[in-house]
Amino acid sequence: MEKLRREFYSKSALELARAILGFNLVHITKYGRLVGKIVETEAYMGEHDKAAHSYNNRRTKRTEVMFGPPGHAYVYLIYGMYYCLNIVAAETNIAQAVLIRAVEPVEGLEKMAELRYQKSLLTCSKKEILGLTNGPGKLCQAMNINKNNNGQDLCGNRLFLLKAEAPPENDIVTTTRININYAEEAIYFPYRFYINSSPYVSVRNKS
DNA sequence: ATACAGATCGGT
DNA sequence: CCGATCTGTATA
Repeated sequence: MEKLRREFYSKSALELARAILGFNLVHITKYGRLVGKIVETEAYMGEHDKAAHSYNNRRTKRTEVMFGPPGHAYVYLIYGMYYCLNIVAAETNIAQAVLIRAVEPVEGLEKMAELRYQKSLLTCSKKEILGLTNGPGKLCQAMNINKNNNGQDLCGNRLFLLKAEAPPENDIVTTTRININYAEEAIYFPYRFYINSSPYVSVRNKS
């Protein structure tokens, strides 16, 4: 499947979050080619979204990349320990992004196990294998994504998305976002999407 | 210069 | 539920 062009990223974060479910995230690293299938995303809509770092068009050194052209990586450190990967959406001066919350490991599992647990995949339990990439901080650790990737152009050849077949409509769950309890009315916005049949979804809705 | 909260994770 | 751990951001 082909690499996404910048034009594909030039849509609202809400549309983009939904559109990239099932696509492959590829990172070419010194450890080799690491690939994960995107199974969970959240849209952050910028100016009018209290959950977004770019709420009210707050423009700082950190949020700057979101004000730039779409198809770039916004990577930030959270809780002093973990990185989160976002895909910049929309257009220049519209600060929207899509948080990648979970992927299914596709290629480079051995390297991912080393990066996550400093041990061989062969010695990993089933639970540990599921824990490889089922969260935004975990997938960044497994795929060696960190502050060095901040601002990286996804139309380059190191970090990019590959198109794939979209999951069936009835396998996609639309729900509210995780851990944004400070965001007042935005808490209830249905901006989170996941592939229900994937075992790598980070947090599942009740029944 | 200082204070403080956070788009997480793992262990209890 | 709690603590780890530290940067970004706001306030002064």
